[in-house]
Amino acid sequence: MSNKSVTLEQVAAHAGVSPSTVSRILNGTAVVSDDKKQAVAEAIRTLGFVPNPVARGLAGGRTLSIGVVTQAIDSPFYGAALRGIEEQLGQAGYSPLFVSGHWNAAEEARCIEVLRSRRVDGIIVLTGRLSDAALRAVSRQLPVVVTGRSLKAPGLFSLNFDNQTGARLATEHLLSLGHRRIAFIGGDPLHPDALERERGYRAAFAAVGLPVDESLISAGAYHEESGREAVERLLDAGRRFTAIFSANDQMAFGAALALHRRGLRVPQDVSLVGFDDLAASSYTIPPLSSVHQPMQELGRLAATAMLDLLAGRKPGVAMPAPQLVSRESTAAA
Amino acid sequence: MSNKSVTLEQVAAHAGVSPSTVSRILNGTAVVSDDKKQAVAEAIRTLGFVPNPVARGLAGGRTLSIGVVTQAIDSPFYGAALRGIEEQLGQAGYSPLFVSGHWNAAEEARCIEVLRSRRVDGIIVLTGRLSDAALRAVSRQLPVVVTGRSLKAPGLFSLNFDNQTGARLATEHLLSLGHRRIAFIGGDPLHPDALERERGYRAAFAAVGLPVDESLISAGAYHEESGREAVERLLDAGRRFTAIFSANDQMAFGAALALHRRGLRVPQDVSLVGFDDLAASSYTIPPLSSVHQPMQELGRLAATAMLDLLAGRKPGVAMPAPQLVSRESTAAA
DNA sequence: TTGTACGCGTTATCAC
DNA sequence: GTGATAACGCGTACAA
Repeated sequence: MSNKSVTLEQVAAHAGVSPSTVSRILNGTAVVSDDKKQAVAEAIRTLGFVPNPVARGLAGGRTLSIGVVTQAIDSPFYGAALRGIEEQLGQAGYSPLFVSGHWNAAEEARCIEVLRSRRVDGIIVLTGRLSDAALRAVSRQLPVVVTGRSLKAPGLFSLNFDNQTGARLATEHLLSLGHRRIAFIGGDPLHPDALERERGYRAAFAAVGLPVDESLISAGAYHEESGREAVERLLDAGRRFTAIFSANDQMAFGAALALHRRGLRVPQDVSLVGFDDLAASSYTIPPLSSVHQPMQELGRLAATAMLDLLAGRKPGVAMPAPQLVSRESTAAA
Repeated sequence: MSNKSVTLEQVAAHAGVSPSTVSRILNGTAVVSDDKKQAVAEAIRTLGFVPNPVARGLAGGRTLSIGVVTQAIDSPFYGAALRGIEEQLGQAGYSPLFVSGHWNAAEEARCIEVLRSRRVDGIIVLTGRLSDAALRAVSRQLPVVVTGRSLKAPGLFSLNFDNQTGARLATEHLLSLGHRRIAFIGGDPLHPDALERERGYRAAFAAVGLPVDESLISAGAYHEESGREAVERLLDAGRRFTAIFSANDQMAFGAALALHRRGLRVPQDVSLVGFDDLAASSYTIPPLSSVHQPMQELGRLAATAMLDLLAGRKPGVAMPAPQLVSRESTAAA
């Protein structure tokens, strides 16, 4: 643990070459003779040289850091994605810089300003409320990878999950168990994916030629409390249903609690399916059936795409298809 | 959204002063005449100048960023603390740089190297496995705030939660409900707090003159699966108990699932108390009684302490006392 | 293939 | 009070 850090210049002196040569070797900017390469490599080793990213940022305009706009740093949903990003970027020597937009377009815009002022090399946006236009504008100056949308633009790559198919899978699962009166707890309508999930729910009914009972659709806001309220509203209105498909797991947790409070058992009285397959969902009582959304993988893919963008390559990653994980919260009608 | 960023030099030109004066005004480094102050302020406004943290870092040795060593970026436990840190630092113009040590001393050491190479102004360590000596060494070069320990050193501030009292509260709660055969699921013994929580459990028994039944103590590792296994081990060994105190909520979730699988109801057959009071604990079935650990507050306090340290002030923050949150997982024996 | 010289945007150290 | 000037550590034209 040396106190004063070794500089590239010292390495150059030690190796008997010029600083630029060291720089070139470090960045692979040009072909360098093998013997000098050796000498520099050794100098780096013996001196314990570590490049200074700050200086690098000033000089080369690259900071080896990637801004990541998430919605809340403690979100159980995005958390896994952050982990995937961190993992993948770390391997390439990049550091993520996490900022939280709190589902607020203005705040997200501020976040992006902060990231730009910190000279990040690129920005990964996890869903968010920013307009597509705003995102495109950013992508004109920095590589951008965005999840939860399908956008096309130069310097911008988007990675979207097939929410509709996922929701359809969940609903079909319930249908195939013999359920017909299936309530739907919707997500925050400001999220495009919430709408897609509702479409999937409807599509499943349409596919078997059954009508959707609109009175069984209850709006939520993607958090636990809203799931609880949605179920209470349904119950208070005297709606009858044998199953619930919740647009995300967090609302499903709230829904389960509401059912429990009213003396309804899962899955004996009501089957329950969520969406996202959070880590916690394996340990609820009963363990929750859910549409698996591979968030950590998503994070890795987003990071990989960013690395591709940075290297001038065309990202070739794609999202895995939705999959239903059947646990113990669903049973035959 | 200007493309090319305005520099301090341009501001100086616009205001008709020297760059140094602008810098002085920005940093309050020296007294500047009011008229120049006005002129510079206006130039900054009209030009939309934003200081470049990267250049600042190179020149002044300050990057306005604070390294935060957490254990996993998606940990439901540390997540809230990260949020508190982000909040508090943001208000002061600092950005947190999160890195994950994954409960591994070597990895944490690497994290700290990364943070130092990125020239963070200070480091906040959330618990972790680093030795006290290593932490002290770091604090000789950078301000350090560490949680989950009680260390004293110049340039180092520690913020510890009273785990023993918390655990004692939980156990006393069970005792006061008439429970006598109270199983204890321990935490990862590599965490000092795990030991403290066990001591609290024992202290509660000692206080009422009751012996602890060692066969009711089952080791866990702080994650859900280990809680499940711990309970299964107890049950398989034929141990009888009417309550469980789990050293954290995550293990309590696992424990609840194990009980459920064996047909044991919470709280009718077995009362259950956790520790940490995770956000999710309000929505388990039944909602979990737990010792509230104010993680977000902890994060805010740690950040505040860091800002104090940075400003040369002696941090004056202190942790709130433990509090038991009684929900529906506990009932009279 | 390699070295020289300069610039990146800001702060610190001097003089004035 | 204020303004030159020199760093900070590295990347990169440009020259050789």
